[in-house]
Amino acid sequence: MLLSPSQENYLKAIYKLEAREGIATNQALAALVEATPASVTNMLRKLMDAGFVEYEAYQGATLTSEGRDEAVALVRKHRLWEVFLVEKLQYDWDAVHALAEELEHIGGDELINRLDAFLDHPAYDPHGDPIPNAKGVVRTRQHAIAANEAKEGDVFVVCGVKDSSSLFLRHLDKLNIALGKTYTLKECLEFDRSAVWVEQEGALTNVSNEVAKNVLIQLTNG
Amino acid sequence: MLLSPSQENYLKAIYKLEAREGIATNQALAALVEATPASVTNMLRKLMDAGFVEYEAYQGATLTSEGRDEAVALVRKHRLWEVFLVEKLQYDWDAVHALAEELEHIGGDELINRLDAFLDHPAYDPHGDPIPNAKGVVRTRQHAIAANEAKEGDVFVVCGVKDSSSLFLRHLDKLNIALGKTYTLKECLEFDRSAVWVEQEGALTNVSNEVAKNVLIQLTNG
DNA sequence: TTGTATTTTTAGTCTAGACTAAAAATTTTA
DNA sequence: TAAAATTTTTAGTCTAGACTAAAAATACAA
Repeated sequence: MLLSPSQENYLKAIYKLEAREGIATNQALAALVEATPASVTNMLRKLMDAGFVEYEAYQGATLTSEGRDEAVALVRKHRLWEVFLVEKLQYDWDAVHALAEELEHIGGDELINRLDAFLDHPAYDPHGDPIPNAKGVVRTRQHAIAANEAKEGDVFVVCGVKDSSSLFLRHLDKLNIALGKTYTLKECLEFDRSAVWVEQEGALTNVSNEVAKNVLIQLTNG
Repeated sequence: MLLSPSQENYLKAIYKLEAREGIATNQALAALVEATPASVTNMLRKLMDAGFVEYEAYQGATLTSEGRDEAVALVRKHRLWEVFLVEKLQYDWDAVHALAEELEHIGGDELINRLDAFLDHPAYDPHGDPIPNAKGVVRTRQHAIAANEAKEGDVFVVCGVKDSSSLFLRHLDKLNIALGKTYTLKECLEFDRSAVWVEQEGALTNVSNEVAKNVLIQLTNG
């Protein structure tokens, strides 16, 4: 069974929603794939007939194991292409999503496994999200917490983001926050729950609670 | 004006036929894009309305300058992706066409110019075909002749192929003929017009006339 | 629990890009 | 140059994937 780009996008969306909410409602899907609920109903039926989706009218959809395999393969392709675009073509991390969204529909396992090897089997994409391996295994990030849960004095490495919108990523650029960098939480300000982070070089950054909630960190408390 | 992948394929096909025959007939186009003549008529009218094609019923089609620009950009994309697939992902030269055919529809100038830079602005693709530059200028290969025009004693470098079918390319592999290699024409056999080529290392290759006609060479007669 | 609001589905439409079969135009051959 | 063969176009159909509007089902609130 060969899937169209549109069908692939639906599978990815269901996968995402299932991870977030346990089930993919028609409405949420419509929002994610940018289509009307009527179009979603239509497509869900096709994907169910093709064996990728479990679906009962009015009850939302979940993936079958075939569906999940397809979705994970797509996530893998998407994230590997993002690595390629950032590492090899020097794109900014906020500018690669749309292109990867196109590239992920190209070719099959052969191409993506070669790309994987060329990139040296990266474990994470430019936003810190883990890249499923060729067998479809996603090793989830260990010990990652949202930065707003850190306490004064904590030392941590930024390892991911919850929001990968261009707007948010460019905001992080402005704050000099980047993946892999180490900070110490100097001070939490009670008034607006913003925080002051100190870089290793000593530079200070003021981080709002809204930003901190969307930054993932690993404590290194040393 | 944004073109669909299908429309892009038609423009490329017209470009190719125009170069070969001066004009693209309906039938030839149908063969190249693998559609029926009726579908071609249909599409030609659309491309004409969009300003990419000049077309009069029953008279065949040619590209407008916009059409040519699009086609050349596509050729550029196709050939750069082929270089990427062979040089970076280690694909064999006979296995890249179909993938490049998909990749060439992705993204815009930004992506392809970055890819070009990443690949170090290659002048030729893996089959020896010249890569148009970012401005759409195709520098045509100088002094290339078909190998069957070489005379006994001629020394030459293989620089391209006329037939880039997988079948032919794999045949060249078997004969140990590759781009960039130098040979001396030791002997022409009158009976079947086949020839004996000597490699620099001394190995002999027997090349049929049919093969020689499809191999492009540059004489270096030193 | 009954009425209201929300969500989902049904029914019917639209577009791009294919297709077939038949008609018309062009080209070739006698 | 007229007849036959070929090529191209017209006319109508089909599918995927979107859409809108209305109907049906479900969820929420009084």
